[in-house]
Amino acid sequence: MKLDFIPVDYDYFDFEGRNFAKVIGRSSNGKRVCIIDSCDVYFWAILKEKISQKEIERLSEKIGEIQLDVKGRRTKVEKVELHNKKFLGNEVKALKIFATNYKDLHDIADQLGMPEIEKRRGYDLGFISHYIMEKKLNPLNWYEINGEILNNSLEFGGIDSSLNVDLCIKVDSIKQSDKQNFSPKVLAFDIEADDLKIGEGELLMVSFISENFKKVITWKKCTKKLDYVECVKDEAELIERFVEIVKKISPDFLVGYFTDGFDFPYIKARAMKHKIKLDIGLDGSQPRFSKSGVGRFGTAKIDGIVHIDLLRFIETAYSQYMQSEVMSLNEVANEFLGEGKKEFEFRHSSKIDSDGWEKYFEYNLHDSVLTYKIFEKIWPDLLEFTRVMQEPVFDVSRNGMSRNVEDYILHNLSRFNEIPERRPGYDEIGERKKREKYVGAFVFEPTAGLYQNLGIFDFTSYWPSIIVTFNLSKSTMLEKKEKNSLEVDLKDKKVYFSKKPGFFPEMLKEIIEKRKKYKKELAEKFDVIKKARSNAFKLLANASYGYLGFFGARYYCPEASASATSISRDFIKEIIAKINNEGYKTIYSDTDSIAFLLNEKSKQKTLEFLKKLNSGLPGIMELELEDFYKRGIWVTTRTGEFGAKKKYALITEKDKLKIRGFETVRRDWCALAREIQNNVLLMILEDGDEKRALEYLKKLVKEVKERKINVKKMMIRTQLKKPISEYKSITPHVVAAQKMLEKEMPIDMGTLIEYYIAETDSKKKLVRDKVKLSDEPGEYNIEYYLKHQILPAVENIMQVFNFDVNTIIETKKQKTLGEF
DNA sequence: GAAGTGGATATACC
DNA sequence: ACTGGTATATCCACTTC
Repeated sequence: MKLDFIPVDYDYFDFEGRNFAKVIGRSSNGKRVCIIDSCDVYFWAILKEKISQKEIERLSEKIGEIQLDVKGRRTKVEKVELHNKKFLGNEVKALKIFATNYKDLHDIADQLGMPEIEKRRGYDLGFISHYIMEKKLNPLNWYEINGEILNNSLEFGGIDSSLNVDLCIKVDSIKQSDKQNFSPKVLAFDIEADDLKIGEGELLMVSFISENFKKVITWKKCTKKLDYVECVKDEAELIERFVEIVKKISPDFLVGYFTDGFDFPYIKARAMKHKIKLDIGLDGSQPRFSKSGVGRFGTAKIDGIVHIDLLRFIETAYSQYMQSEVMSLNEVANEFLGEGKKEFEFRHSSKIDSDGWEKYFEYNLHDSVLTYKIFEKIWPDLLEFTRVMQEPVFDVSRNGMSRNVEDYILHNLSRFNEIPERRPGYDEIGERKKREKYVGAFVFEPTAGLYQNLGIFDFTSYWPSIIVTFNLSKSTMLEKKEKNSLEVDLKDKKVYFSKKPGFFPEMLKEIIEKRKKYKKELAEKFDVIKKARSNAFKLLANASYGYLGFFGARYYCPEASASATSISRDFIKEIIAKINNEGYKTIYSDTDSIAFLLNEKSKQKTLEFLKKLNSGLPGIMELELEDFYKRGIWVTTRTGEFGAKKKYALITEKDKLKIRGFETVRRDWCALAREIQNNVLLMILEDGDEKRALEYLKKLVKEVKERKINVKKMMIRTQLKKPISEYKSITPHVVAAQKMLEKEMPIDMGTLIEYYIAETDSKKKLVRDKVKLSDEPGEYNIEYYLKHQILPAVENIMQVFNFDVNTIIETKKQKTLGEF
């Protein structure tokens, strides 16, 4: 039997003591296929230097005789081989120790306390990762599979008869295929419930969207007006229908939004209450819920069907580039699709009239529609991320960038003949976390002022280009100085790096080259998959520097991180000096970018100068023009003593604004202050003086004093970063959160708390005593908003023109101060 | 009880 | 705990006189 196959979901099982991979995917004619395969399981014992051949033979024999009785399983070492390998770039002799079951590797490794053995590695990868590395059956790529159909055979304990697939195949051989296209079957869903606390209310309805399929199932209230609404008897029947529909559609991907944290835990809790089995897995199993880490939400994994929680992937892959300040379905849908959620005013189901129910059904269905559409939009990225990281899409969609970097490294090690480094243990992580911060990037202190005609240069992929050019990594760091090695002087010690290219910088170099290649091809002809691939490589490169300094990294090397920042400071300062020497004037610089005054020099000349600068840069380091700007403004800090860093605004000749750091771009300031500041900046940068901005400001201050501003514009939004009880300092947003708790509103860490500062009786002095929730009636506190929102937002901007904004704010107290 | 200061907290920049 | 360091700013908590 031969067929084209694309692996989608990976799992494994034990049969007669051995591990078997059970991979679910599709054939080219759209059939649901399961393949069963096995691979060698082994780990490495790295030998100490200067061990004689005879000693190795004796050791191998001894290891080969190891037998264990663990976890109710008798196991033994099956085979031992000697290999020439590399570990952290060094040539080593290592024993490849084969076992029957992957789960035994750790226990066997524990038996290897022999003095000839230096290190034990490669037993902590997880069977699926190990299988993918061994057999190169990469997720979401097409293969030609040769094998034997299991037709209700008793092999593997009759696994195929209990699996709801079209075909089950025992693999003989795997060959790469050229096929590219894959359109998965997708089912999006969303639930509504009365109480937002998990499992504490009733499930009211569930909506589904798939290709040519839409449905809302409900039991509270029935309607004949909407043809997609299906009515059932009660909540128990609703859950049973949910199970039936997932089984009937049997999608490759079951997609939701925040479904790891809300929908699945909710359905599980309600199903348990009614004693209903959520047997939606292809093998008839219920979703497996795993808790991952403290405070973080767990995951819901379904056998054979990949559950995707869009929120998770969006947070890692997109959030840093998104405009939206919150990652709710509404905001994300607006940004991705230009379309938000349907309007619906929530109330308890007992208080909804029949019109209300119809609106509720539409609302619920539309959430699934948005979820489905967002999935379609991000699918190319998810596909390419998975192909690049070579881990199952379930994991890739949930992993953070550090994990992605590590997966990429692990799956590419074999090309370098490298044995994988181990994951740090609990104690080691503890030690690493105690490490003092190393010195980071250089930030130039600007002089406050309004400037004309600026240019900005910046380094392309600064960190990756430094790591590659100077060969920085754990494996290239030397014990001591060697001939031709690079010496970096860190604050408390000197470190050295070999010139011999290491696998980490080499991989990074490949990543950058691939990114460049796809980007170039994209410029010639747009292609959504290439765009996604280019993006995956870009994010991977950007995260690689942070990975080196991350305490959880296998290839953790803070010395390499510190060296990268040290080198970065040297280069940026050198370029600043060269720019100034050429007759330009540096105004500002942060990490990898430099803003300078053109000083009557032409753009043409500036670009030629850039070329000259580039010719002096080593390796793959490259400086490019970010843009030219008509005007730019830098302000002082609030104390007025220094030019403020990380806060500036620029405008191009085409009047395009670029604002950084100002309150305008901070979500924890009220909309009014942000709007005023934004307009003031725009007017000043457009005109080159403050006159128009000043008139505008006076007008707005008057409106605030006359209470003409809608209280909606006064809302301050601040995120809860930890459980309320853990706050040592009771700030306004904590008070607001406490008020929400009293009202039984669901709050969690991560919730964005919305409140305003209201007029209250004058005895209370602290800001937090004047906090009111967004829906609480009250009047905004004029003095607070003038003095603590508007004034700070514009004070330092106007100071550039020697204008004191206090003179137009003029609250009672300010007057007495103003007399000085 | 006003004034000053350090710590806790949130968010942005790169 | 789930990439890194640098920086600003607010408001509370506490000390001091």
